[in-house]
Amino acid sequence: MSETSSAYSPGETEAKWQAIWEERGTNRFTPSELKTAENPYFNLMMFPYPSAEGLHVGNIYAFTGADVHGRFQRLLGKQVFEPIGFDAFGIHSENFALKVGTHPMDLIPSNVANFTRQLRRVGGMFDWDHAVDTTHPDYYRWTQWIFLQLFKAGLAERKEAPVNWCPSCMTVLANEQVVGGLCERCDTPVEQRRIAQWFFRITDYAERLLDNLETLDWSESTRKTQTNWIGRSVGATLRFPIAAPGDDADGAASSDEAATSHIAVFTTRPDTVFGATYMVLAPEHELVAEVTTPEQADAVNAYQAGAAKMDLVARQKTDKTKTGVFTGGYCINPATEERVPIWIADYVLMGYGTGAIMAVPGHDPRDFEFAQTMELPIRRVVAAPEDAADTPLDEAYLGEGVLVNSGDFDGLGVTDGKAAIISWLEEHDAGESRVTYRLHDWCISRQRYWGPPIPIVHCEACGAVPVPESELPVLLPRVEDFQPDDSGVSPLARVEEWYRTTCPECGAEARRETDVSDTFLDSSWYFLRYPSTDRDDVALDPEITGKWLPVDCYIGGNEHAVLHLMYSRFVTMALKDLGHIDFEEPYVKFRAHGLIVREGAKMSKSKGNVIIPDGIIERFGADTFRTYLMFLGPFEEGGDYQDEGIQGPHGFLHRLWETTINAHDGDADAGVERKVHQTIAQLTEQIPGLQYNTSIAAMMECLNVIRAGGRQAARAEIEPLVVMVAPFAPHLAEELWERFGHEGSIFDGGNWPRFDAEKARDDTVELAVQVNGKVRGRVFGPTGMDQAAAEALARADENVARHLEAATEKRVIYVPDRLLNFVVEKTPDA
RNA sequence: GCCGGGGUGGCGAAAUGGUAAACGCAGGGGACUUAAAAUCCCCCGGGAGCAAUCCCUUGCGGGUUCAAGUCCCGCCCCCGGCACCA
Repeated sequence: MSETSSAYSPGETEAKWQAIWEERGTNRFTPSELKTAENPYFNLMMFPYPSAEGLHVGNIYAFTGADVHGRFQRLLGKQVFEPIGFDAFGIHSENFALKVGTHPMDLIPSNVANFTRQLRRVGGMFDWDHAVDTTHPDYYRWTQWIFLQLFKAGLAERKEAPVNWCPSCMTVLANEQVVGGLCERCDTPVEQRRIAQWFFRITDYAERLLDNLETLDWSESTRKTQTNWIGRSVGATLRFPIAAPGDDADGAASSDEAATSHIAVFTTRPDTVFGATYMVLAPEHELVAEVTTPEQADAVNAYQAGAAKMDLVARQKTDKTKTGVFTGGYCINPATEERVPIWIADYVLMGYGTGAIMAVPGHDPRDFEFAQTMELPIRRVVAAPEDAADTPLDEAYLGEGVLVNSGDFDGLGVTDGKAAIISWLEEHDAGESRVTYRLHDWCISRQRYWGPPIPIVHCEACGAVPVPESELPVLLPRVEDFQPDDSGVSPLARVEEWYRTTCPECGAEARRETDVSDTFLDSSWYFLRYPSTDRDDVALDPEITGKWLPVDCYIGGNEHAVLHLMYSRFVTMALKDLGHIDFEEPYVKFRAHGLIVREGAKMSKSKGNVIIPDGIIERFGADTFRTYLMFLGPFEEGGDYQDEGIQGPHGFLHRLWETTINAHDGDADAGVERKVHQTIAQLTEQIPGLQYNTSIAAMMECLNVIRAGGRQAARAEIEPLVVMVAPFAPHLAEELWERFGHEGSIFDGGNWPRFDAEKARDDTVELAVQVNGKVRGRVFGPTGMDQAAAEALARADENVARHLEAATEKRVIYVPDRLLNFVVEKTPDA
């Protein structure tokens, strides 16, 4: 077939095709091609953080799975844009740079170069002309621009707020970066500090972020994770007037003047308000001082000090005994008009709802436990059918029932009671229905060096003034001492010549914002930038953005199910509202890949069982490595990397090569062709569903049929298989395609084989014959037999006949082309 | 505690309610070879049997069905996420 070498040499073939792709620009789009593409498909994968260690198997697994998807779409005839980039700002890089004593501005370019080399070697279909590096001023100029757009829209605000402070990293962390009270990066207990920070008002979008989830083609688990994170709770806000000192239980009439201040609480159970026998404020609550009586002041202060000192891990332990102190103050339950005592306790969190609760010990387990400990009254206000209004409670009752001890509302069910009590509260101006979210605003300030400076100038007269867009980027200066300190401000605050500036509005002396922004801001919009990297005058080319976005398919790790995916959805929505883009959801389809373990154990540097991809690629080639990674388990579930397992795909690709090289030009065998078309059908359906492992198994099976008994393949039999293997083994497929005599890349021109149902149809089927559900024989017959014909064949089977003897037939179940089941009753031996 | 995802040969795994274990790894046997490698062929869940064949087997216990790995009910275990969220 060809006069060139006939032995398969992956190294040579792969080097050859990587060079050709590069030279011909096979995978790159020119600006005009981006504008004119007729069938655009944006295939996105999560861009890597370019570590010094280089690509790890997890990266390659994710990228290969996404690349297979992109190459398949391209074989279907689509123009597939598959960009890649580097997420290189952030604490991760900075800490590493500090550790090895190299400046990140020197470190990152060499890491990026190494990643680039490895990514090319793996054979991804990347458009290198549109790569991004978040640390490059050409990129972060526009990250700063995004900040300014949100600022102008009122979605960025600076406020002093309690923030999570990591004393080890010496920076503020977003709530999402605190895991179980520990810094997710270094596992140090996180402290609470009050610092002025920049926040994005993501909570304004909570409802939309939640509602849109239903419209997305995302996996169920990712949507659930986001739903839980947003944490929508429906309930009511209630106001409990603070009782003036000396008010007594029936002093409601005189409470008018005292009612100037009140405690607001949020509850999901307004129906239980008659059971609210005490109040609890979070220790940090601003009203604590107001309600505390002089006699209780010492105890309250001591408790507050203790709570402030306690780290979040200790505080959030749910199994510790509840603690708290009485403030000496009272407020009025608006439903019962009773005076109820006000306590402070650390089981009430400042960060949720209003930081205060009405305690209903009868119907909330935490309040019940607290009431028992403190000997506070417990009152039943919901009764199950078997309970009376005065049946004592030995634990909080959470179930359905009717309201009792609730005045005019007695007898209502829980659901009706909620509605009725909310109306009553609204009429009396004591509360209203309310929805609360667990989601917090996104704190984007970082008191570190390695990030984009937040483009704001602080002026004494004008306040926080945005840097004019024409002056972007605000360049991150190269400073040699970027060690963070405990001052609560960025190392940039030590660089006077940098932060001293003039106010863009009044020209007075002013000071630059010295915090940098969160890395998650860099990655919240990178996919928007990819197709517009040819433009240096705008962030987004409107025409190209309109054509290519939103992203058709996004593949990445589920560890980003909340942070990155939530933030990028928010930024996209905000940009839409500002008129910059015309869609509000960035990713039409998202799929999370699974995790790779090795020989049943998690890979880790400390265990020394990390797979080094370079060595494997050198030995087996990228095509074999890719195919094996996709074969070893379901892509969305991950799998176990067994070192010897690569032999399977290795042998498969070698046999495919040999079979193709030695194919003849004669007619295809009908039986073999049938198998080929059945394989086409299966792959055409399974590859878009990311069922790569079974797709590869099907191709192996098909090749086994083609080669059965050592027969020589016809070119017409093997050629479709060469195309189908192309997404997995692109270099091998290109080479064989060329040797078939085709011009150009196999990936151009929509070469995916067409399925022919006629050729795929079996004319003979094997039918399982059961007697009472147990297989007693197998018979062969023509496809589509009627039941009579099938029964005749079955009864002729010796073993089947034997089982039907001495039995009374009750009925026969026939599933055409699959099985025949005789249901019989054994005749008793007589 | 709540929400996801799992539990099938020695191992990775496959199976629209319809022949459990496809495909592959490892293992065993054989062919070729001076030998090895490579390649090719055969066997490969457990038990009984010379064999035909029969019995058992998808974490455990029930149920629905002619038929259950698959559906329903009740449990156990593993992995991931959330968790004093009022």
